[in-house]
This record gives sequence, C-alpha cells and structure tokens, in this order.
Amino acid sequence: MTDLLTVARLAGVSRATAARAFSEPEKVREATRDKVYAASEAVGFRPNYVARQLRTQSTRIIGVMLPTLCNPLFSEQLQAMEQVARAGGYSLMVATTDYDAERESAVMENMLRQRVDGLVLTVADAQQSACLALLEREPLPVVLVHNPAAAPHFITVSVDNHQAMYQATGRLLDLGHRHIGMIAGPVQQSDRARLRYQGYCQAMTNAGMSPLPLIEMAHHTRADTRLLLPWLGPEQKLTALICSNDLLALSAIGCLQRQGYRVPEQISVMGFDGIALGEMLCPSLSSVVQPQQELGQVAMESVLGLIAGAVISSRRLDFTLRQGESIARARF
Amino acid sequence: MTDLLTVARLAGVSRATAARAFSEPEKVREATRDKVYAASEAVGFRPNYVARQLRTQSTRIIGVMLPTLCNPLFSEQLQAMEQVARAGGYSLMVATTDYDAERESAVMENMLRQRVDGLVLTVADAQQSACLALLEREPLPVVLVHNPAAAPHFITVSVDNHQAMYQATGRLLDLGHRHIGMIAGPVQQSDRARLRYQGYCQAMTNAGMSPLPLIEMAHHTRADTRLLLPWLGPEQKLTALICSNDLLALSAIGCLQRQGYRVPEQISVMGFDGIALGEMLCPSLSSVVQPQQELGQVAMESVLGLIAGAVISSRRLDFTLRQGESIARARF
DNA sequence: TTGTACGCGTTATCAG
DNA sequence: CTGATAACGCGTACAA
Repeated sequence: MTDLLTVARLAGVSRATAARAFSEPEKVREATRDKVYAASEAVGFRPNYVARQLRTQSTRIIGVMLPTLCNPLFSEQLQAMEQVARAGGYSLMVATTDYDAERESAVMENMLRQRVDGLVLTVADAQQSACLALLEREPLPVVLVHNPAAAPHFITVSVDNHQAMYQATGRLLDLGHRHIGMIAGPVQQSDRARLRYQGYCQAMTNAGMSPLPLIEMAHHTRADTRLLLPWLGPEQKLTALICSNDLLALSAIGCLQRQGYRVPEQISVMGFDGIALGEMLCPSLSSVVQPQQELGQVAMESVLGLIAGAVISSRRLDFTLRQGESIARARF
Repeated sequence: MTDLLTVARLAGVSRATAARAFSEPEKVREATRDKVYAASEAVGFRPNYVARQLRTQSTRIIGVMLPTLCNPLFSEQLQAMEQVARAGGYSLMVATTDYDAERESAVMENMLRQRVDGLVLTVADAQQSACLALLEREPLPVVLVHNPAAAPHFITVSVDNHQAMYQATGRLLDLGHRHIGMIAGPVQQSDRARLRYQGYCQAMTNAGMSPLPLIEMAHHTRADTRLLLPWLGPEQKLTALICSNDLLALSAIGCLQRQGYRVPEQISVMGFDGIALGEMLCPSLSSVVQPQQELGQVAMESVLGLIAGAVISSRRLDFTLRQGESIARARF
C-alpha cells in the first residue's frame, strides 16, 4: 500500500507523471503509462481516494439516510439508489435513524463532516426536523424522498400520499364499504402517515361518513391483534381495513385469519406501498403501488444532477392502485 | 466551511490549539476551549474528516458488501450492522453485487481505494471468488458473513447451512413425508444454496430415499408456478416442498394456493432464513430461523475487534427450527 | 510529453 | 498548556 512516489521511482518517472497515468491516462504516452502500471502492480499500489478527496475537495460519496431497512420499501429503494450511484462513479454512505430526530441530526452532522458530495434523505417529519433546518444553511445538494414537498428549499421526490390514500379509500367506498378503519404505526413519527390519514378522512367525509379515529400500532411493521379486535366486535363492526403500509396490512390479514375471519369475504384489507411480496401471496394484497425503484433512481439521479450543476426540480411520481384479492364488495 | 486556521485566528490561538480543542478537549484549558468553540460557531466550522483520515491513516469507515437488499435477511442484517458500527463511531459504505463476481471485484477495489478500515462481506461463492483471492494479500480486517468457513484465512460468521437443511428435511421426514422436493434460486450463484441442497440430499439418503433434483427458479426471491406444476402432477406427486429461502417459500405457497392446493393439508412448505413476516402470515411459515440481527451484530463486532487488535475467531451461530402452520403430517 | 512545486485540512512531534 | 512545523498522498498549475 505504498504511494505514488514509490511507483514513480520504480517506473523511472516523476511522481506527477505517475499520478497522471491514473487520473488523466490520455495525457501520458502509452509506453510511459505501461511502465507506471507495471511498477504499481509490482509494489501493490492502489490510488488513495482519501488523499484525492482532500486535494480535489470532492469525495464522490453520497450520504443516504433512511428511517429503517426493515421495510422493503426502503431497502429496495436503497438498492436502486446504489445502482445508479455506482453507475455514476459514486459510492454510498448509509445510515438509518429509526424515525428518531436526534439520530437524524447526528447522522447528518457525521455525513457533513465526511464531506459527502450530496445527500438523499427521508426524514421522519419534514415539518419539524432539526436536521433540515440545519441543512438550509448548507450549500450541499440535497434530495428528499417521500417527505411532502413542504419545505420549498429542498428538491423532493415523492408520490402524493394524500391523494393516494384518498383514492384507495374511495376504492373501498365504491365497493360498498361504510365501516372502514385505518391502521398505522406511531403516527406522530411520520409525516407521510399523517398525510395518508388525512386522505382517508377526506374520502370518508366527502362520502358523507365520519372518519374513524386512527388505530395506532406500536410498530410500523406489525399489527397487534389485541388492538384490532375491539374494532371487529358487534359495536364497531368494520368491513374494511386500510393500512398505512403493506407490512402492517399483511400482518393484519394474518391476525384476522388467525381469529377466524376470512379475507376478503368478511373483511377487506388494503395496503400501501406495493411491495413485491404482496402480489405473490394468496390472497394477493390490494395496495397503493409506489414506484419503489423509480423513487430511488430519480432521487439519486437528481442529486447527481445537482452536483453536476444541472437545473433539477421536485418530482411527483405516479402511483397506481393494485387490485388484489384482499378486497371485495361489502355484503351484509 | 472554513478550516481550522481561520477558527484559530478568530479565537486568538494557534491552529494546533484549535485542533486539540476538538480532538483532545481535555488537554486544553476550558477558557481557551470555549473561545475556540465560539469562533468555530461564528464561522460555521466543521471538522473535515477527509483531512483527518489522510493524516491519521484511518477512515473509521467499514465497507459492507452484500448480494442484494431485496431479501429481508440481508437488509435486516445490514440494519443491525449499521447500529453497531455507529455505536462504535464508525460509518458504513454499502454496495450490492447481485451475486455477480465481477461486481464483487469492482466493489472491493473501490472500497480498498477508499481505504476502509475493515470489510464485512457476503460473497456469492467463496470457493471461486476472485475478490477473496485478492484480499488474501491485503492486511485489511475482513469478516465474511453466511459464506461457509472454507477459506481458513478469513473470519467467518455463519450458521451451519448444511446441518440446518439436514434437520429441516428431517422434520418433514418425521412428519411422514416421502416425496419432498427442494426449490432454490440460481444455485450455481450461491455457495449457501449448494450447501443447503447437500443437506437436503443427505437427509433423504440417510432416510433411505433418493433425493430429487433441485427445482431451480430464475429468481432468488420468486417462485414460478410453471416450474412447480410438473412436480405436483400424478407422476411426481410431492407432498412437501422445502425452499432455499423464505421469499421463495412464501411465493411458492401463493402459487400453490392459487392453483387450488391447500397448505399444509395437501402440501407442506418449509422455508429458510426465518424472516419476521413469515411468522405473521397465515398459515405461518415453518422455517429455519437464522439469527439475522445477531449475524449482523457479531460480524460488525468482529471487524471492529480485529481493527482494535483483539484476537477474534470465526463464529458458528445457532439456528432454530420454527414450527409454523405451513407444514403438517403427510396423509394419503 | 514530462518535471517542479505547492496546497488541500488535519494530527503528531517536538520545543517552549 | 500552547505554539511552530512537518508530514499524510495526491492533483495540477506552470515551467521546461
């Protein structure tokens, strides 16, 4: 792991020439270049990116901050981002925050010190995010994913969560459902969950019904039977359940079936996100499909664009309603 | 984003003192320290880790290389690793390889140039991995996850895949199954899949049966009904299916149910990995449970240990068989 | 085309 | 406790 000087000496050239052989090969005569390469093979030389980064003031690293990797939505998005980044010659520094604002700030600070060239983040709540406030003063290229495009200072890539949940609820209403409940994870942690609940409320209200209070689970990814049962009793007899994400929906279906309910015959369940697995199971999951890969791709392309000095604007991506087997017409 | 010298001047101290205020605060008088901090606030100074990395020859970055993030096994493992790393003051550089040996080598080379302090990797096939061969000559701390501890040069954290699948198959045999098929993704891509198939074969042979050829799917994460059906016809009437991973198992159950088969009444299905979702669905998935978080934790602790100069050895972690509702006694 | 020389922002090593 | 100075490894004017 020696340095360029050693290589240069062995190759019988100056250090500058050796350096050029790596960073600007076309500016070095072929014979000279080969000598340099041979020499670096011999001594096991490998360019030191840290030194290069210091010198060029550019790390070619993108910082990626996500709430969690337990939700396939985020992990597939990360996978897509990584591919775009690598194709563009960038590496990824990754951190998760578990929807914790303090961790968000700590992660951010660390990435800024690392001098990442850009940032792609999904914060828990863009409205009251200390780390976004901090970022406003930084000249760093930043792209938000999923967060509502509230902060006009930031480029955002997202779907319209409010509208999506409005339509999803509408689908259930169209099927004749009147007793529709909505479940979510800890909702004050997530601005998207709030938007989705608002979408649900508006759909209910527009249809002349009063929205039910949100059924809030302790985890973002697992439904709790005990919190579900009261809504299925004789008093509050839900015929449909709409969920803030697919993992919640799938585990809710599991809970219901385990309690002897048949889905969708006795109760319809609708998810949100459109994770791949939902399509394969039986009954297949009805869901709002977010273009997960595209979200990651567009977000990464946007930061890279910003870094390259291009003019980039926020993007609203299209969602679709996937008609699965987990919902059916309401009957009495 | 100014530098230490600016801060020092403003604070009326030397650059060395300003530096110490950050890296060794206890060696600076409190009054001086405060002046430095005040000055750095004023000019918006933030320590430059790149410069520090160059000087100290240590990046406090761990490179993590995984086949894919689409399998929750890997993404949850990554999440666990990230937490341990952050707690230890390390950051993560993450890349995926999609089981492609060339991408493995490219990713590796990039991480070496980035001067990561250590590496945690899962390669497609440890036996014939160009990047592992390359690594043997490097003095870098490396920990392999999941790969069989074949290469004695490397610390490995894994479960015994062969033994696990042997026992899982045994469980089906104990339930009276005789026609047990195994499905997997592209098997030549993964040394684990091969080991698991061997475990299956040995269990079958020991029980006096001849193992069936592997049913190989095009994707690691999705079963294909068309490839499954021939094994359910009158000639090859399987009563149990054992799968190389849980996503394959869950999608296989979906395929079967969609074809009108009842699980487990008509056919038992067993998975491998023990992803969280499997437990929530109905029928719940019988599976070999790998300690996903522990795998990540132990792996990360091991590299950090190696970096710290501790003596670390390979670890075999325990797996368990989860008895789910997807398997039942064979009947005729 | 190749070589010389400087600086990127920090920490380590001394000396005071 | 504080200050001066030399690296760390590389890129890149500028000169030859």
